Amino acid sequence: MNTTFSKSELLTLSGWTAADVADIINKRLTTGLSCITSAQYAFLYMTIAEMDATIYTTLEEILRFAIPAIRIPKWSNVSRTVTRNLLKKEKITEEIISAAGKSQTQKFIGKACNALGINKLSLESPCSSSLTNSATVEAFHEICVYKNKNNYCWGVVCAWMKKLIPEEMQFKCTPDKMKYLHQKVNTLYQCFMKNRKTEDLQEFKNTNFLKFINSTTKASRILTAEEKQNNELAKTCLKLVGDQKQNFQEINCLMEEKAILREMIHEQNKQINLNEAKLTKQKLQIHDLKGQKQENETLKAEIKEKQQIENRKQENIILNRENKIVNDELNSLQNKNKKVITKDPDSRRYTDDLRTCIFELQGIDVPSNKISNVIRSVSDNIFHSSVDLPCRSTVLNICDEAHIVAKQQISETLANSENFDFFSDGTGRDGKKILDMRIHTKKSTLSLGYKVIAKEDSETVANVIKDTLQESASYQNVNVQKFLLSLSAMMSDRSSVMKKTNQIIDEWRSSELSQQLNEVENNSEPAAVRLIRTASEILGPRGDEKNGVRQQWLAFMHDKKKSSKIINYRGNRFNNLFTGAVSIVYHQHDVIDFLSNYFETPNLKLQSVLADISCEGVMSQVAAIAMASVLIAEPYWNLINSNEKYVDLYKFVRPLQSKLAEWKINCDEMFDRNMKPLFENYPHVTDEIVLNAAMCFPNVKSNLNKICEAMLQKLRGSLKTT
DNA sequence: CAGAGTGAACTGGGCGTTTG
DNA sequence: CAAACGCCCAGTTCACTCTG
Repeated sequence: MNTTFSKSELLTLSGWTAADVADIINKRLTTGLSCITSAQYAFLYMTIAEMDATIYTTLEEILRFAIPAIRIPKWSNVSRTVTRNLLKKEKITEEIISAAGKSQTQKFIGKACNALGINKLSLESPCSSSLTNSATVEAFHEICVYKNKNNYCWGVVCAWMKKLIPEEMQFKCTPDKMKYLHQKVNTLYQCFMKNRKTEDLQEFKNTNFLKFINSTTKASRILTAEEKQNNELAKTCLKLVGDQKQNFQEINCLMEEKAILREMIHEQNKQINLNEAKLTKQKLQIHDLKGQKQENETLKAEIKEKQQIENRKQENIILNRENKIVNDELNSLQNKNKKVITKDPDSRRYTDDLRTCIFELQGIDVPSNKISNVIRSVSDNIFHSSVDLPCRSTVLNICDEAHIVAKQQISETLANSENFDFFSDGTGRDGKKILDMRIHTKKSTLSLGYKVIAKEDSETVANVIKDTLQESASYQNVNVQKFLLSLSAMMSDRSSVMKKTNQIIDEWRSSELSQQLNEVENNSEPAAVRLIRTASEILGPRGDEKNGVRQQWLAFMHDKKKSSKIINYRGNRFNNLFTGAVSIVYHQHDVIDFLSNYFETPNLKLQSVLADISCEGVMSQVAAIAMASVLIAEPYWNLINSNEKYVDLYKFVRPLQSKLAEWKINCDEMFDRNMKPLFENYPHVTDEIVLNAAMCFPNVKSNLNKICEAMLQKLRGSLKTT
């Protein structure tokens, strides 16, 4: 710290011993301190700074314990004060010397209070009238301490003061003024409490504030008996003079009334004369008017007619208005009845539409506490309809659901994407470190949300990424290895950390995947599946560009005047296997001919396909799959793509289940050309080529039994999960 | 009993005001 | 312009009640 005071100097200035400080820090004080000087404050701060402890919280805690009567400000404010005091050399010198009482003595308020006859008064009834004439510094200080002890706000103190101080003092009593006075008085009072010196108070008395305090505390002088008598006499004299004055006033009033009455009589006489003159004039006018009356009557008739028309017009306008009002009321009533349903009447659960609305509002940063208000305002003013809306906490619950839905969406996206990139970005807010994660697939970019992390080192970041991927995998009930296989790139702006992070993730990835590779070795791809895949790759559309022979195959087929049924096997979709099997059965002889006669040096993949397709055992498996495709998979596919409702699916699934159970033991029925369709309205097409192939290869039936059993197992699994 | 609603207690940041 | 502080707001948590 940049200060001219060493720790030992501060200790001297503070007036504490090392033992005192130890007692304070270790909370061994038996009685609380009443105040603390800047020197003590600075010394305490420096001592704690040397300790292995959080400075602000510890300092705050110690101060709270040591000085229970004083309210300790927030640690951030403490830090500001300390920084200011310790960094500004001149100021601390002045303050500490002043606090230590070396050269300046004018601020000792306690002495001032005593000299002015200020006494400490009970504050148990702060609004009692006995305080009216003694708003002293000390009392004010006590009020403030009382305020802080009881957690009153300055508004309350302000109200007390308004009652305490006589109105004529014209004291501007605002909470802010109170605060300011309290700070000033508190500082001075604490200095006095610390030093207890009795020097000259003249300078302090000359301050404006003291003058004000002085004026509030003038004691009333005790009067002598003679003075009292004189006062009483003076009072009776004043009373007599007052009475007389009143009599005079009454007489004056009467005289004024008399004058006014005379004036009035005079005025009235004048008026009578004027009225007579007017009467004669009016008689003449009446004569003239009688002549006019005739004319007027004819005019009146005309006017009356016009008026009637006008009246009707007015009536019309009024009726129109009333009509409009009634219409409006009708509309509003209709709208009132047009209540938007937001709750499921059976379960009282808010509807999914409302939930979606809340999700979206939260997504565009509407505060959760305001969402219901926003919806209500829109529905009232735009759609004029009433709506039942959830309260704050329910909205929060629904927002939680949104988070779960979001996580589910992400894990689904990850599970369904062939590859994805992982982005992370570190940022900080409110002193916390936050890791923001996103995934980027071919189709979209999704946020995985924020995670608060303690430190941004490679290990933590790697762990967070691991946890996030594992959590996502758990939502889909799949192994995280599946995600790791699709993870194609990781990016971040924290390149220094990411290098190591990437290394950790790579290690993890390879260890996880090696396990999976081992599993693959033990559980390698069946020959039939391999044949269907590789044949489709070399002969089918969008297959293997390097080793494939698609163009030659098409030319070969063109020569034979046939069309190729080999499918596009990409995407690993399961139905590829079935349709692929049918196409292999169709083209078995063509493929053997093509591969064995048209290539001088066939590559390994072509050799592999040729070997597989020439093998009876492999082909018997393929034929079994083709049978399953024609009789089960294709009709089921047609069913799925139809307009059948999801809830009606059970009607088809049940018979499928019983048939599979039957066929897993005996599948003779599948070879019957007149077999009843598996799904009503979705008949299979009896395929002679497939059927013949299935009948000529050995072991097709036992293979079909196995396929049916596997299908049944899958079906049972799906029924359990749904 | 689950879902919805209510309100108190608490945290922590933003903002405005006063003071030196 | 910094320090200090109060007020307000958003958000969180928890205990409890209501209702179908």
